[in-house]
Amino acid sequence: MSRPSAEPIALNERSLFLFKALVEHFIQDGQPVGSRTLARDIGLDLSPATIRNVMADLEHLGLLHSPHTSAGRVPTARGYRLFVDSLLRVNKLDEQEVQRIARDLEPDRDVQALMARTSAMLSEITRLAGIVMLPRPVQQSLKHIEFVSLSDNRVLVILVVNDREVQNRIIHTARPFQPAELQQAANFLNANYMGRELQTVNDEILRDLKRMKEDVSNLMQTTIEMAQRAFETGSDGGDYVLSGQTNLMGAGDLTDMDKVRKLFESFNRKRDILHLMEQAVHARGVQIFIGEESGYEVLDNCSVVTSPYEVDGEILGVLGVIGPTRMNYERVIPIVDITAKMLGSALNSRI
Amino acid sequence: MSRPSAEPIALNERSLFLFKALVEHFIQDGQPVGSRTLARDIGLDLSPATIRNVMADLEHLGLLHSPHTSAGRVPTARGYRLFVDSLLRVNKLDEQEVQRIARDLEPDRDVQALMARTSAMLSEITRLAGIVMLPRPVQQSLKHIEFVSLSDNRVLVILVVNDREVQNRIIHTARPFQPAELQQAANFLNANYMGRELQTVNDEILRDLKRMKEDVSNLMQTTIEMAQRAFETGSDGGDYVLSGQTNLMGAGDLTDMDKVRKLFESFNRKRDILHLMEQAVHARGVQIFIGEESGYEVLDNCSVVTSPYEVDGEILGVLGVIGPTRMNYERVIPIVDITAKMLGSALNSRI
DNA sequence: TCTTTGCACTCTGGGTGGGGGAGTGCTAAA
DNA sequence: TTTAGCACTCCCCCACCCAGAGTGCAAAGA
Repeated sequence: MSRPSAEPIALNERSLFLFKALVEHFIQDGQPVGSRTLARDIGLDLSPATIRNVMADLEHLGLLHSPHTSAGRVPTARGYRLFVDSLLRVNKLDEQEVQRIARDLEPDRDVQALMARTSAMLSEITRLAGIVMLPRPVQQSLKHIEFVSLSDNRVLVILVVNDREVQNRIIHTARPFQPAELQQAANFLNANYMGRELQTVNDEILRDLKRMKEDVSNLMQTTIEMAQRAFETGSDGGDYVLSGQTNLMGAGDLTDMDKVRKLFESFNRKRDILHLMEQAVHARGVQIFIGEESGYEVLDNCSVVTSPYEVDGEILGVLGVIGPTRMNYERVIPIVDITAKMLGSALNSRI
Repeated sequence: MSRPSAEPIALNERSLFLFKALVEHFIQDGQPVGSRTLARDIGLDLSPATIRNVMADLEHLGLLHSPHTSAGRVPTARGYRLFVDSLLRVNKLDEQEVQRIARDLEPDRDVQALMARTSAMLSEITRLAGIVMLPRPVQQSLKHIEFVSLSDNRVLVILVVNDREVQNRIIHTARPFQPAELQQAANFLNANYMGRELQTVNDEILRDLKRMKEDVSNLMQTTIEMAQRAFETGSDGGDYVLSGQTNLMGAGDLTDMDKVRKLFESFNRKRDILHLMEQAVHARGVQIFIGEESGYEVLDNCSVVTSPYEVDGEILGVLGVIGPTRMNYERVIPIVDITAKMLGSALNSRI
C-alpha cells in the first residue's frame, strides 16, 4: 500500500482513535482541531482536558503540530504518514464511480490519447491534478541514422526507426563538426548498429568504447560523441500528461500565488516530477508521498498518490494524482488504484 | 498596426503628451500616477494643479480612471487603445534580440515542434504567455474512410489521408448505428469523395445534400450524419500551443488567485482564445486586444497582442502573447511582429 | 483666458489598542 | 487516571486615529 514508516509508533488504542478522528476532521474542514471540538466529535465520553493530554503526547511524537499557542492541532507529514499507513480504512469504490472511470478508459489505439483521457478523468473525479507517465516507447529498432551539420555547433540527427517512423532531433555540440566527419560517424553507426534497440545502442557503444580504448581514433571519438548525444535525447527520460492543474489553485493550503507559481513551473520543467514518479515505478500498488517526504521543496504542501500500471505483469508506467497534503486519501487511494488497473487492461485490449 | 479606435479623440498636444507620459509611467511601476509625480516626471514646467485639470479632462473622456478619490490615475482600456494606436512609437528591436529570436526559429521539419519552440521563445523574451495557433493541416486528401461501430452510440472513424497517414477518431452519435449502415455509408463516401480535400468534402456533402433533397434515402441520411461528424472533428477547429502561463501568475494586476484560475481554465477549454485568435487572422500585421475589448470576461485585465504569420502571402495562422493589460507594448509589439515574420520564413524554408 | 496658489476635503494604509473567543498547560481534586 | 478549574496566550476583528497622497474648487496672478 505504501512505504513503511520510519519507526513504528507505539500508542494505545485510544490515542490512535483520537488521532484518526482528528485527522479526519481536519481533512474535512481544514481548520486546526481543538480539544473541545474533538470531544464533541467522537462518541466517547471524554472531557476536553483528557483529550488535551493525549494531543500533547501526539504532538511530542511529531504527529501533530499547533500553528500557534491557542489554535487547535493539525497533522504533520509524519502524522499523515501514520494515518495513511495504519489507520486509514480504504473502502471500495462506489459502483457508479467505477463505471465512470471505465467509461473514460475505453481501449484506444492511440496510446497518447488514452493517457490524456486517463489523466483528465483522474483530475475530474478527484478534483486534483491527474498525472499519467507515458510508457517509454516499447520497441524502437534503429534502421538508419544520418547527421546534418547546421550552423552554430548544432547537428541535425535524422533517425529512421522501425522501418517507418522518422525522428528529427537537433543536438548542440561543443565544437563544430565537418560534414565528412559526420558522414563517417553515420556510416559507422549504420554499419554496426543497424537493427538494434535504440536504448541498447547507447550502452553497447560505451562498452565497445572501453574495449577499443587504446586505439580511439579521431573518427571514433566523433562517432561516440555523436551517438551519445543523439540517443541521450533519444531515450528521452520519459514524459507525462498532466491535467487539472487549475484544481490546485487555491485548493487546500495552496493559497499563496507564489508557491503555486513555483509548483507549476516545476511541472513545466518536468524533471522533479519525473524523478518522483520513477521512484514509484517499482512499488507494488499504490504509493504515497506526503508533503516534504518527496524531497522536493515545491511539493512541500502537496501529496502525490501514485500507482504503477502494467500489462501482462510488465510495468509500463506510473499514474496518480497531485494535491494538497490535506486531501481525501480515503477516496483518492482507491481511485488511483483502480484507475491503474483499468488502464492496464485497456492497454492490454487495444482495439 | 491595430484596429481603428471607435471615435477619434481631439486633444491638444499638451494633453496628449501628458497622457502618454502618464501611461508610460504607469506601465513602468504599476502605481496610480498622481499630478505631482507627473509634474516632476515630465520636463515641462507645469504645476501639479494644471496637470490635475488636464487629468480631469482626460478622465471625462474615459481615458483615465481613479481607483478612488485620493489615488492617482490609471489608464482605462480606452486609454490604452489611444496610447497604442496613436501615441506609441515602436522602435526597432535590438539586433541582439533579433538574433535570439532567430536562433529559436531555426527551420524544422516538425512543424509542431517549431510552433512549440516559437511559443516558448515568445513567452521567455516577453516574460508573458506566448501563444501560437497551429496552421490547419495544409493538404489532406481523403484516401479511404472506414466506420467501426462501438458500444454506447459511439463510432470509430478510421481515416486514411494522403496515402500514408492514418487518423482515428471517435464520434458520439445520437442513435446507435448498425454495422451494415456504416458499411454502406463508408462505401458511398469512398466511391464519391476519394482524393478530395478533407475540408472540401464537408462542403460538398452539404451541397450534394441540397441537390438531392427530394430523394434523401435512409442511406443518405446515415451517410450525411456520419460524414458531417467525422469531418467536423476532422477540421478540428484549430489548436494552439501556449507557453509560459506561469508568467501570468501574479504579474501586473493578476494577483487574485481566483481570477487567474478562471483564466487558466479558459486556456484549457481553448474555445474562447481560439475565437479571439481567429478574429486576428485577417488583420494586416499586429493586432491588439485590450482588456474588456476582447469581449471575454476572463481576459478583463489582460491584453492580447497578435500577428498572423504567412508563407507566400497565404496566412497560415496567428501567434502572439497574452499578458496583463499593463504590459510593455513598446517592446512586445515589435517582438510579436518580427516573430510572425520570421516564423513565416522558417516555415517557408523547412529543411 | 490660462495657470497657479491655497485650502478644505477624501480616501488609503499602517499602526495602535482593546475585547472576545478559542484553545492551551498546569495544578489540584475526584 | 480523569476531570474541573483557572490563568494565560495568541489570533482575529473592530474601531480609531494619523500621516500621506491626491483631489477639486475657488480665488488670485500672469
